[in-house]
Amino acid sequence: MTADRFDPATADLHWQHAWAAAQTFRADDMSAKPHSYVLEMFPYPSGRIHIGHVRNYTMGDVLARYKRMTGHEVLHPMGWDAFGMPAENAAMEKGVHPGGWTRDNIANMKAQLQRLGFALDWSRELATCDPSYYGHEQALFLDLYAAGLVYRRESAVNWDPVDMTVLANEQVIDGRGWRSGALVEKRKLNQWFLNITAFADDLLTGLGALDKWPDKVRLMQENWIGKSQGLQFSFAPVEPLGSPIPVYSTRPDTIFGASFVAIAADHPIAQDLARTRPEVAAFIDRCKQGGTTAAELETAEKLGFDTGYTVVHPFDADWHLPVYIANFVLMEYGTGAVMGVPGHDQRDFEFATKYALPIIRVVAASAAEADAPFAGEAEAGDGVIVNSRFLNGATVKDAIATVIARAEAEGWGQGKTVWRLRDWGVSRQRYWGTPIPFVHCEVCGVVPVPKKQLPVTLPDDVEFSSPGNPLDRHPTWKHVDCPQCGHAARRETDTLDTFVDSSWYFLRFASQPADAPFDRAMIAKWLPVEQYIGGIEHAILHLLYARFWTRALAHIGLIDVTEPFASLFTQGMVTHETYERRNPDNGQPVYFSPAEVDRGGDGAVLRADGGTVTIGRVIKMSKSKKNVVDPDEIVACYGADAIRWFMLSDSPPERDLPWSEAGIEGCARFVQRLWRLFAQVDRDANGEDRNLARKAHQTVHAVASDIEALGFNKAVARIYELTGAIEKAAPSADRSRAIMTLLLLVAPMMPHLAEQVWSAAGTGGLIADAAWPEVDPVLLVDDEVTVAVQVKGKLRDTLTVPKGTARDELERLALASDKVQRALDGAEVKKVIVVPDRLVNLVA
RNA sequence: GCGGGCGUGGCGGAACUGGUAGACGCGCUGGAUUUAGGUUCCAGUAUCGCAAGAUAUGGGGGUUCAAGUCCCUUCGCCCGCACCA
Repeated sequence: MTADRFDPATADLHWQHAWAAAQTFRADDMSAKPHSYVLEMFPYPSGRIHIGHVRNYTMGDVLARYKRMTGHEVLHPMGWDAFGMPAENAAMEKGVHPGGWTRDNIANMKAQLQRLGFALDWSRELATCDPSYYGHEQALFLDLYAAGLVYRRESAVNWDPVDMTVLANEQVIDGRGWRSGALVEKRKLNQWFLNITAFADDLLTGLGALDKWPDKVRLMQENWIGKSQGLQFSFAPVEPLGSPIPVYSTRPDTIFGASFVAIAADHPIAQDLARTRPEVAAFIDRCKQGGTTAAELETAEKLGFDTGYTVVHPFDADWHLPVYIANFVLMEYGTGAVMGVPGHDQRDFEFATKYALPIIRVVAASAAEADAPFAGEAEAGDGVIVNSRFLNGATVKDAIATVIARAEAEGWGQGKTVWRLRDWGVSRQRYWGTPIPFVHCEVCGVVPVPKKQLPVTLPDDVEFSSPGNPLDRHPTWKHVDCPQCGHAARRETDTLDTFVDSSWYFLRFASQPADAPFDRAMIAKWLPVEQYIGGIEHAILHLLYARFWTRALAHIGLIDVTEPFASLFTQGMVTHETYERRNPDNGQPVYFSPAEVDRGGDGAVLRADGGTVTIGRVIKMSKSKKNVVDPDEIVACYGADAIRWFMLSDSPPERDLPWSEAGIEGCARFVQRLWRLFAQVDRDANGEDRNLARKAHQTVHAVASDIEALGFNKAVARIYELTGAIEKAAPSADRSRAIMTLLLLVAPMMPHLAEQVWSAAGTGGLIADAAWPEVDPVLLVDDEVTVAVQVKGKLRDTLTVPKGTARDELERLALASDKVQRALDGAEVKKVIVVPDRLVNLVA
């Protein structure tokens, strides 16, 4: 170790090759050590790793390496979520094949990940676009079909006119496609569905056991599943309305407050009316206009159309209620019709106000306030039932039960649970996805492809010159014989939603038999994933689907685990300040990239012309704002260990991390500072340094618990502290030991530097295989403590005393302090609070 | 509207069950080394004050010997969901 500078350019590559040659990070299924499965969400192979990946994978890497050091057999795999639209877009724009484009991207990104020194088991690498992966997915799909969890029906679907494909409800955001941003249209198509609603209750109750998931994510899933309980019942028709109107209400206790019935514009009764009455058709059209974004809905006016029909109140044959078509009633939820209770539902209140319908109070703060007026809005809260005949005086909760019981006894309604969750439509009219393994036969109908004929592979010879599904246009691919009767038939040309691919990849990582999707015994060994790390943007889509698949596969008896991810961590984004100038002509901002700007301590200057640029907000890195940095350039300039260290420093991992040039330079300096310190190990040094030894052991203990809690920023701070303490300490045997301890502490974070020092020290082997330092419990405890001395709660002095000093001794020492006497100023001490080893508070 | 989160120095952030607020990093200031820049090292850096000291965790109030931490209230920002009956 003679060089005065650590040279990442040579060391990084050297050690990356050494790990690969030694297969250091290959997980051994048969190991007797406790198993630990650390997983980060696998990337889409877009072509380049971005800094967000670096942050995500560095966190997982530190945990994986730490787990190895603490005696675990670690599975830390990586793969590629390789199907999807961008590959087809590239094919259309550049004339390249989606497969070739994807595989080139994978090769690039794999090399980038390797340059960062991640401790990954590359022997288990998989890409979802390989037949060796998606063939097994087809088999699992057939298994779910056999179990009745896959079905096909015609349904109104969300059609993305830009991507020319169907989207799941989860993929429609504010009425627009999640990827294309195009306004989504409704179309009727024959679609494949996964019966996720069969697991709605399981998925909901299962959340309760996921105590190592963020509350936020559990809550989002809970809301998405959307369980509600209430009464479904029918309003009997009054002539000439021929049919009863079923409605669903979560507040049957307010049934005597009903003053109208509202049906959706798509409701069969409304549609019926529209056929004979043009003004109804016109009103329905009007309802369909208007946006679906949050802001538009918030301000949208309640619109109603009085059908002239009436229905009978279930508790009073003489009480008739008008039937309106209303724009705020959704056909997709409940029965597409509601009982309007203006007093206790804000939408009904606005509607009733507009159309001068009665607003009846049926819930009040107390029985005495039965006729209290409304303050311009509905009262949805709790209270006591009033103006409701036999329900008067009951609580809301009891009244709900009473009404449901009577409806069931009298046979006009029943208690019902309604879910917001819909079945998962998985058909996509795209080429670059997993072919759905079915054949359409005119004689036999829909026939599954026999398992021995799997995989159904994609044809290579496809063309993308026109929009739509290339599989459907292919001259030969779809023409097959029916597997059942042998007659000419047509292959299914839809492919699976790519979220299916990512719903079971974590199982395939655990074992990769050629003839089966996975090995049940290996799943039992590795799953559930001990720590899953990824972005919050997958809180619903991916994480709900993966939970569903795992449950469904357990349900049909293929695996024994029901929840795939024991602990989930959602990391924050990497952000960067923006650099901008106003265009003098149009006032629009012009952005400059960090590479074009010299950033001083308090300003920024454009290199090109030396003029100043405005430093804008610190926001998520995005190409349009030009505030992006390329991880590859950072690695080339500062080395992998510096960027890894940056990713772990300062910001708590769940929060956003602001990138800065000064910050990465500081990290690179710290790498060198450690290098110099590590050169100071002196094996011949003598003498004790009890305080330093204590500090080292305390740091080992603290860093371990910080890493286990994913509090990397705190672990980093501890390591800085120990570094400073060692630097200041005089040479001693303890100091040399402390340096070696520090080396082991930084090994998971700066693995290249650590290996370089480890090999130079002649310790033998790789530090990646070394054990985490042992902690001596005796040294964790200080033998001296600093005790605060307060007068009336204000700090006046501190005392350094042996740990465990008696209360009266502390009191005596406190009173002996000059500063305390000055603060007391002769006043009599009335009360003394002593917290041993912490403080003395004198109350005058 | 519903649900959740967050407000601490110039910046990112520490602070265990209420017990010395500002650890650690960045930045900045001064000094040493260097021809200079960079590097490295030393000292300093919440605010006001010469000092003693006082004031400080978005604002206001409360509980307590003691509050960033608990309670009430208010303001601001961020995220998710949504005419879900």
